This record gives sequence, C-alpha cells and structure tokens, in this order.
Amino acid sequence: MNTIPIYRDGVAHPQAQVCASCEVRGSALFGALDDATLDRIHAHIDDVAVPADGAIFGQGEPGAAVFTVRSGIVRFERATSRGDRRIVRLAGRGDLIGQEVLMKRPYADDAVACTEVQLCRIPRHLVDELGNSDSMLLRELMLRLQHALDDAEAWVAELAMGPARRRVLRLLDKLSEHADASGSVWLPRREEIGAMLDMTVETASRLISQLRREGVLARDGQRAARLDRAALRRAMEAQDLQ
Amino acid sequence: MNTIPIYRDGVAHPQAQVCASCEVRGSALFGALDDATLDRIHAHIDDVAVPADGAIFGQGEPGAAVFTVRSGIVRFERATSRGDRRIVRLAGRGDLIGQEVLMKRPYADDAVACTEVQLCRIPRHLVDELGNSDSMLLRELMLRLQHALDDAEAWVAELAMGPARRRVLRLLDKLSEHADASGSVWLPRREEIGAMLDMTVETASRLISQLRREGVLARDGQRAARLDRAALRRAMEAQDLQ
DNA sequence: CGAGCCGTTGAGGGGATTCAAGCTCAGTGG
DNA sequence: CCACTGAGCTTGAATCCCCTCAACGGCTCG
Repeated sequence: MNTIPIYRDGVAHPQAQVCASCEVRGSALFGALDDATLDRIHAHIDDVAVPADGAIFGQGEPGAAVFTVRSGIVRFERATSRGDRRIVRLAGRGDLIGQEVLMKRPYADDAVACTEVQLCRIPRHLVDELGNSDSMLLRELMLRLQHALDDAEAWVAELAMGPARRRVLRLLDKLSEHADASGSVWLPRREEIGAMLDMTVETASRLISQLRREGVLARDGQRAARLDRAALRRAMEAQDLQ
Repeated sequence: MNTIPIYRDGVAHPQAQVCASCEVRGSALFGALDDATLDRIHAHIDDVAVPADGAIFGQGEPGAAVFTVRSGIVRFERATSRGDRRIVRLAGRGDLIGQEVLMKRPYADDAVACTEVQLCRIPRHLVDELGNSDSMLLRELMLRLQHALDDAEAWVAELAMGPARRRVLRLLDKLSEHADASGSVWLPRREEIGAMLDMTVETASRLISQLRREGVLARDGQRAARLDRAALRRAMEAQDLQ
C-alpha cells in the first residue's frame, strides 16, 4: 500500500500529503466536502491495490466499507439461477462501488478486478457520521447511485440486445471510455466477453478475430488492444442501419 | 382525480383524509417522515391516474416531480442507438420513479403505463426542502435508488440472457410479483414482450402459446392471464438444469 | 518437455428470425 | 344485423446466426 491516497493534500496528516495531486479528487465522492472536514477524515481512509482477477468483495458479505475506484476496471458479477455467472456492470475511474453497505445491506454482487485496480477504502461509519451532519454528502451519494442505475439500464439497452457482432462493437466502444493514458484499451478474456454479452467463447473469439482483420482492433500486449475509433464508429453505424 | 391520496390521515387537510387507509403508506417514500411533517405536505401532493399506454414522463424532459406508484405497472423505455425502443425495467406498487429530477437531471427514460396506473405526484421542491432538514428522507431516497439498481442488474442477469423460453419464463415469474388481488397477472402484448426480452413478436407468441398448451398459463381476459405457479416453477427448473 | 490454459478455426445442428399467410376479435358504418 | 376493417395474435416454412463439439496452435510454468 505505498501508493497515493485520495481526496486532499494537507499538512495535518501524512496520508493527506499527496491527495491534492490525485486526479480523481473532485470527481470522487468526498469532492463535495469542505477542506476542514477532509482534513479530519484522512486518517481513516486506506488505499488498496487489487491485482487483476482479485476479489474486492463478495455478494452477501455484510461489509464495512465503500470504495472509490482510482484506476483500473471493476466488474460486478451475479450468480444466475442457472448456476453460471453473468457480468452485469463495469465500474471505472471515479466510480463509487459497494455503496449498498451504507444502507446496512450486504454487497449485492461480487466485485472483481478486471485489471489491476487502485481503490480508496472508506469505512462505513465514516460516511454515516458525516451523512448525519452534512446532507451534501448524501446528495453526492445519490448522484453516484443514479449514475450506476443509468449504467445498468444502458447495459440492458446496448450490450444485452441485438446480434453478437453488434454487442461486441458496443462493448469495445464502452471499453474505450476506460482507455489508459497511452490509448491502450483493456481487452477482456474471451470467457469474460461471453459472461458480459451472453455468448460462447467461440463466438467472442470469432468476432474479435474478424474485427482485427477489418482493422477495427489491433493487438497491444497480452490483454490489451489498440482501437481505431473511426473504424469502430463506421462498423457500428453499418451494423445499426441494417 | 377522485381517488385516494397517499401517505397519511389527518384533520388538517382534506386530501389527508384517507391516507391512513392507503396500503402503500409505510412502504412509500414519505413513510420515513414523522406525522407533523406529513401534515404539512399533503396540500402539495396530487394523485394522478394514467390510462394503459399513457406516457408518465419522457426521456430528456427537465421534469419537476417524482412519483410513487400506488397501483399498476410502469415500464421504462430507452431509444437504442439502432433506433428502436427497448424496455429496460419495470416498476410496480410502492416504487419511486423519476427520482433523477431530484438531482436536477432530466428524466433518464420514457416512463409509460403498462396497465392503468395510480400515482402520487410529489413536486421536486418539496423533497428538496425536506431533504435539507431531514436526512432520513435522503436515506430513504437512497434505499429506493439502490432498489432500482438491484432491479436493473437482476434484469441483466435474468431477463437478458439464455434461450428465449427461459427469458419468457423468468418474465412471467417477475410479472407474477405484480399480480392483483384476484391473482390475475398482467400479460404484455407480444410486441412488448419482444421489447423486454429482445425477441421477435413471432417468437414471443410461439412461446406463450406453447406455455398455454403446457398449462403454465391460462387466458384471463384480454390482457391478463392466470398462472400456475407450481407448473411455472417446474418449467423453470427443467429449463435451468439443461 | 509435457501439462494446462487460452485463443482460434472448422463442421454440423438447432434455435431464432424472416417472410408469409390466416386467424380472432373489437369497433365501425351501411 | 352483419359485412368490413384493421390491429394484434398465431402458425408454417425457409433461412441464417449462434451454439455445440472438436481439433489444433501458442504461451506460460512446473
């Protein structure tokens, strides 16, 4: 845990040292708080690193903390009634995850790191206490919840319908929002694509290969790709208008 | 608008007269408020009836009110990038809809009445004012948002995957939660089933007919059905274990 | 080097779509 | 009263997309 914590700089606490330089601050949950309050809470916030495929929390666990994603991509999985696992949503930089524990509920899904992930761990009691005095924080929480709901509905409308090729194109478009500084995009394993888009690994593989041949996609390391945004857009439009 | 208003009885305001007998009160948003506060707000709450297929609000509208569903079923529709419409979620008795306007956002989806719907219309400013003084209300709002998010994720995991027959069975199961007092279940038009489950009207029709022949489903009026819960359960299990 | 995982590609079958034709039923007007 | 109409539902036949089953290649690791 020798990485940079989040939220705010300050002389009061060593962990607050590098927060001013944190790029997520402002877009993150505690961006709504005033500076005095921020100084008080640094001591309680840990930053956590989770390796790719590592569990962040598990469905049903009581849980005592929420997290802000500082970097990387997190997926939410649910066991379906059929027994297999389906990925129902992704979260990335700046997103709040695990907020259901603030309502004294267990985590609703399994949260798993897709890439290596940097998180800020915020204890539940901290938000509870602040929430009693500061309704701005509650409003900020609601905004984040609404954002998650939007994401989930957009997932239904865009990633869970139409032919397999369309769904893969939409997924690539979504993943391109999470591209890193160099423009490299995380590319899920074929099995993960299957769990996101409800298709077999073979179909996922065929479509990714096909898109590579069409120049929409190029290899960029083991689990990353380089996207031609223009070609992607053209492919999506061609797909959608018939 | 001669139907029963919601939330609370009281001598102070005529519209408060029948609220104590309202069955949704307690499970509805303002159930969290104390009695004194409830008395103050009755004057601002209207109850609204919307006929089947009537619009409640439209995606993108600024909007000045949230609604609590007192009876009936509401669907949320989104225009997809392909140009057609997909139903992304359902809301029923006790659910809060349109809560995005509380965050000064336009409505995220079209909300359309599936059946005839009874709503309580709650002006935005009312929640804003109360929210400043009473953080319990904000917590209650968050609970409702979380519930909506759960629904949306469950939709992805249960209604948007697997073969068509499985999806139809899951939909019937979900609809049975909204059965009316007599045990009659609202049955969507085939086109609506298509928009919910991403299938053609022909496929929806074939499957509904097949389930009728199997005795899972029986006609009960024009747009309603009677379900054999046991047969439905058996069909779902048979479906899932192969 | 063999084992195992992941990705790729092929062949065949099955389920959903497409295209097409009737059917039921409520509403309309002669 | 009843033919006429149109919207929604049902059913059939042909096509196609995706799944299933199978084999193989590249890569990492013990």
